[in-house]
Amino acid sequence: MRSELAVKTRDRILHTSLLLFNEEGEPSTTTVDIANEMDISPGNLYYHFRGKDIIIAELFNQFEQGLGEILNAPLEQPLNVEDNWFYLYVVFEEMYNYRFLYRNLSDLLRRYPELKTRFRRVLKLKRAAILAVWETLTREAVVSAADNEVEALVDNMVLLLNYWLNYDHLRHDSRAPALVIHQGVYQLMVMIAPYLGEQQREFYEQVREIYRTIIKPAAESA
Amino acid sequence: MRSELAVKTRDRILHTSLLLFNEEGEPSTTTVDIANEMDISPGNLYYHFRGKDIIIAELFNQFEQGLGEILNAPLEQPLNVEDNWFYLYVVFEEMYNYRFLYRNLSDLLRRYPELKTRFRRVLKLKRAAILAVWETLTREAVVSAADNEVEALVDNMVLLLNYWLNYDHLRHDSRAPALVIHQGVYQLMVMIAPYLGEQQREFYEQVREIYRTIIKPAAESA
DNA sequence: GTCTATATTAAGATAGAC
DNA sequence: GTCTATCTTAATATAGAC
Repeated sequence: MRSELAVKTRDRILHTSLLLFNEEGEPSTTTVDIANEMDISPGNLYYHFRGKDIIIAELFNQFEQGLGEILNAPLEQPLNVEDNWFYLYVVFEEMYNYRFLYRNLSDLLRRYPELKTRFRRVLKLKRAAILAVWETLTREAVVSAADNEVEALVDNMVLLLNYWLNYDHLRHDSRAPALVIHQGVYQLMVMIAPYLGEQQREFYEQVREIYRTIIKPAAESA
Repeated sequence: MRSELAVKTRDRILHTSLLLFNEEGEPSTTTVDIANEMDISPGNLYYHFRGKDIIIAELFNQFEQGLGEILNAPLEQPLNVEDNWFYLYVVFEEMYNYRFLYRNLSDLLRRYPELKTRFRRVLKLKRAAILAVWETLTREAVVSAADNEVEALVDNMVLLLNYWLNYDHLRHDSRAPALVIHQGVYQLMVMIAPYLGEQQREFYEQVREIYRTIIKPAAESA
């Protein structure tokens, strides 16, 4: 029922907000900043969204749905063994697109408490997805670990997944996204490596070398 | 030259600020909050510190010096092998005391850019300390890893060290400090475990069981 | 050193014309 | 649907009395 232009401005606001939140940080991006960036008036922005909180809620919806679908995939249908590294890349990528959510998470969840439960649900889903990946690899005899090791190992992987982008940003500010993400996958790979069987190990050494080559040039200047 | 009372109020402000920053978050703690908590007037607070930024700068000085000394220890003098887990506990503990710094780090460093370089220096020091620990363990033949694995492994340990407290807080809000820290050490232990030699492994399985017992009760209700 | 009272600022938000 | 102008609020900060 809305006119085409109406829909467009609304979407442009979301798009621009996401851009600025990711680049400049959400706390320091004001509604006026967003309006300025788009060359519209603050009043216009408030016509489409009754406040900054509504914009954030809407962006969180997108994040929750997008990442939710990705994380559910290995729960509904185990991945092929050879797809696992690529899968982790995809997960990182989706997180990267909404990286502002992670940057000042504690304060974000305090200011928008309704997001807390939902963010935790996403975290649990991450854990379930990682565990599913691990179990697939175990079933296919790619990896093996004692039962009582798995829980803590998966926690370490989830923590890495959750904070890798923050860690990289803390050290290097903004590096090329593909580089950051590749190295994130690489770090996960290193975490798994000791659990690989002898046969698998050789194959993964090769994959790892490829990753290292991709990462090397920039990592040197760290 | 200052009267005794003068010193006291100044210190009380720092102490109360640290308390509130850690409990309520730094961004949501105002100068008025701090003054109220202490039953002094905001004007009085501003007599001692020209602004909130000065309070934060001073707290950061304390953090930098305290943690700096701890992190330098294994660089100046290798630790005894059996002291390493305890050492990691001490590092976590000092970070815990200034945990507000980590909670919304990105925004903190944007608002106080002069802290950025210094925070990164602390991070590098963490890395150097972890590497030193690793090298001691290697020298004593407690662990062994291929040379090309060590860099990435140490990165994973540093990331865990840096974000464990955030991760735990995200999942469980405020648990008992000793529990949180013990589990942090445990997670580091799990990360190292695959690199332990057969002889070492048995001893560390025992240590690990003790840690698991400490952590268990609360971890169940996760 | 400490208080009360008040000024300043910046972000969030609304009203009403077009 | 968009603009300009204005209001509100909360946090930071200062002035001046005691």
